Amino acid sequence: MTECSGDLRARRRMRTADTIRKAALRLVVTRGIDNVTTEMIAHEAGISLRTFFNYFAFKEEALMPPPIDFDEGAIACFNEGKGSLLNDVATLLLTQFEDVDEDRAQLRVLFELSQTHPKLVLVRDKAFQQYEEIICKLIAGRLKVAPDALRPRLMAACIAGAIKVAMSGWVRSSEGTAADHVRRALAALETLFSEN
Amino acid sequence: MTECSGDLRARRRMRTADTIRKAALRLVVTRGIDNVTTEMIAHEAGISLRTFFNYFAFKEEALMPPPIDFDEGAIACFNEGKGSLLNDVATLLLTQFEDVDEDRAQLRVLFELSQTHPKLVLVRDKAFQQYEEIICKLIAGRLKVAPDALRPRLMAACIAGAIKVAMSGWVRSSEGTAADHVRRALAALETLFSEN
DNA sequence: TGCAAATTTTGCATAGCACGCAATATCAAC
DNA sequence: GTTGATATTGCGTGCTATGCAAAATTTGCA
Repeated sequence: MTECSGDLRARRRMRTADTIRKAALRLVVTRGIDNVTTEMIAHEAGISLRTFFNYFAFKEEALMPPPIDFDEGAIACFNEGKGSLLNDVATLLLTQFEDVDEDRAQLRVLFELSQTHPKLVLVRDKAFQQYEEIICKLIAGRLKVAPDALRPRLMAACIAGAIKVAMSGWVRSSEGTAADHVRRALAALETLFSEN
Repeated sequence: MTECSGDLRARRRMRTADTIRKAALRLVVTRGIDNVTTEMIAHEAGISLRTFFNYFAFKEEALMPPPIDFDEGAIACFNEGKGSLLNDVATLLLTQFEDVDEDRAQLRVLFELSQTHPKLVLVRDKAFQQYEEIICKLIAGRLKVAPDALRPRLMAACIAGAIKVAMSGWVRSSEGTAADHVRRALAALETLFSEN
């Protein structure tokens, strides 16, 4: 087994997972979440019900955004540290929110569902939790400290929280891009607690 | 129907909910979460299975901490604003973590479960989400701005995140009280992003 | 006390979730 | 092509969670 094989299979897995995600989102958006069963999702994605659970631990997980992966160069650039840490984090993260606005309709639906449907609130927060862990490791790497040290953890918690607040405000307000909201929220962190 | 009746029934409801919570926690701690069904919890609490779902929307919700309520005087005191906002928030919130250490064993179990069991991660984060909303309203009240303004939202997100980090570190480290960890984390927020 | 209304509890039925297991199919490498 | 590894699938099963209506309990009031 060469290294190529595992890579091929990994790709295939990701492609299938993405197919399922799209199918789930499509059904939920059109029919409403209460009228969508895992069986429907599986059928829509062209797989068996059983296979669905090979990819996702539970139904709602198919509605979570897929794990993010940054550009290698961007991470290296971030680790060198050109400006203030907060600025550099913002620069790195904002690349993720540039093209969000195309899917604004779907994202808005998801966030709105999150506010009414209890289980989706849980799912949304779990997604941000994973996001927080990634940010924590990035910051720890740049500060050259352990990932479970207090500072990187606190910073990551605040940054992830700010992004959540920003996205939440974005889907409500409808003015400005997602990136705008995130940028503003992150900028506000710097003097949040030090100015009064 | 006097106002007393609703009060009585509300009390009774809270008492029953608490009974269920204790039963659920007891069973989960002793038998492990995978070996506990809602039927067992209901039986342990002396109610029917159907009644369980009159109190909790889903099984894991019975493992969440009950909604907090602050002392009226403490809130009034907080709204007057004697020191810095961060300090006063810390003072107000820390009253909630004074007596946590008795239940350290149970809390530790819950947090450990949260790290292995996917669904409990969701539940834990939902609890913190509710916590965040309460904090947000408190801060908005003190700042005399709308609860969905950016500043109180960001502050609440950071504070709730810091508390989550602190509790997480506390159950790991085993040294110092929970209040100590929370106090340290909140204090660190002030200069988190402004000093480099 | 006793009656009537409101509320809560409960049993029953049911659709859907989620997983273990074993058989089958698919794929990569030699 | 054969072989070993991985993925998919069907089947069976126990549990979750909800609607509905009957029964029990609680409350206010006469």
